[in-house]
Amino acid sequence: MAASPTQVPEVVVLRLPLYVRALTQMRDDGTSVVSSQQLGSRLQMTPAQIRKDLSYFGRFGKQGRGYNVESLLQELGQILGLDRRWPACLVGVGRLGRAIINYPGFAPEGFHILAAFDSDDDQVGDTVGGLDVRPMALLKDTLKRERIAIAIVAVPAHEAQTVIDDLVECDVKGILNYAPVAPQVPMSVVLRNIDPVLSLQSMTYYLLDEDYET
Amino acid sequence: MAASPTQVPEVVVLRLPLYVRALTQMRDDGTSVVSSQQLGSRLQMTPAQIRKDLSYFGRFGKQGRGYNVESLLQELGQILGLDRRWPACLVGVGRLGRAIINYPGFAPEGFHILAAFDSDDDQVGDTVGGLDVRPMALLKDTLKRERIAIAIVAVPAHEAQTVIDDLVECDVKGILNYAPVAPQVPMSVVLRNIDPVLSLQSMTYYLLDEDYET
DNA sequence: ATCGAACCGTTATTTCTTTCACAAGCCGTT
DNA sequence: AACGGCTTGTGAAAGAAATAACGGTTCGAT
Repeated sequence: MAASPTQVPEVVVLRLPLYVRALTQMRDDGTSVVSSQQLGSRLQMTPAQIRKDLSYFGRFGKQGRGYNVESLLQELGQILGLDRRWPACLVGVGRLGRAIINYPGFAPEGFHILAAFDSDDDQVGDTVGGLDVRPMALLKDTLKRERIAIAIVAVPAHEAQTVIDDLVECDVKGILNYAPVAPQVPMSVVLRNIDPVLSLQSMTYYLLDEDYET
Repeated sequence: MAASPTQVPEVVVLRLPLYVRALTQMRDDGTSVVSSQQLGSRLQMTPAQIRKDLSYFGRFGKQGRGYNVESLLQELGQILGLDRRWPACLVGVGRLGRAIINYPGFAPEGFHILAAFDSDDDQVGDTVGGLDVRPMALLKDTLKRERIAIAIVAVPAHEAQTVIDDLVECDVKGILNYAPVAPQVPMSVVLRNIDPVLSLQSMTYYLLDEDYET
């Protein structure tokens, strides 16, 4: 069993998917063994950090050799739960929600959107990306029946907190939030925000030196 | 003038837009003064952290009183460069690119997509969201003419590094990358990645304890 | 006026992360 | 079977970030 979550720093967990990415690509390129050195230069990080990160979970490398790409991939996948299917639901089928539901990048990684909800009754009943849009009232039932623990939120900012409260109430364990707000969730729920505007707004700080002002 | 960028920790800069968000909402709610305490509870962080973050840039508060929402907003906007217009371009007008170009959240914050490019000649010449899609060959000219320093990348993973190299070559200073890769850029270029799959993959680690396995 | 509650800015302290450095182990070669 | 070049895993050290603590100021109430 993996080390107990509380003693692995969150920053480390956040980096594991990066390793999985790089390793997957290396495997596809035909690489069978990789050193922390090589992986590090690929990801722009120090070999020491990679070794330390991995050491939280076990001893996967071989001295003098490096890591076996295939088996390290498998280990990391298992640690992160990527060897499972993860049923998910989408709340909010506006423009953004529709783009998300049609995004082909989730399914290959095991994340399957099995249900879509909207609080706007005009949307309910429509079919979006092969899913019929359900009213929020059916949330609890559907999540239970489909064993959905992950919700993707793509509603307008002013509805986000309410929707998220509903989701928490329905025992959702993880929320991927696209609304431009910083929602409150109990500690037992994992929240990840996707917010391109915030990214741009911190970027511009570093762009001010340049002479691009009007 | 604001403190020189190199001596402000990046984590601090990354948090400033969060403050801007919360303050904007508070202003819209009619709040005129706010304490680090209140702001902190709104954003789930300690008052000390907020005071410390702000102190990197100046003394904006009043003892015994708190911060004036309006003027702190203005200060932070200036520090981050949010009081400017930021012309940007989009590369890649596939499904994701089209969703981005039609996303109404950028413009109100000052980020204006003024040009769209695609390396696929079949797309070139189309009109997407009011912009005609240009060939990559016109990149340099267009960026110069429109004074564009920011590029949004929405191309397939395997094209991303090439496209980003081109952008860097054309003196782009900031890149918002939606492709699921960790691109290499020179230190002088600011890179931000938007990657919902990575977010989900680190989320599942914390979801494994729950009994949601098949 | 004076008092007391509230709050900032900053220094000191603690906690968290990253990097360093090295013993121990592997592998191919001689 | 011994050697030399590599590379891991890990404690120790260094560095960065978050929190605590407190002097000093503000403001409303008495």
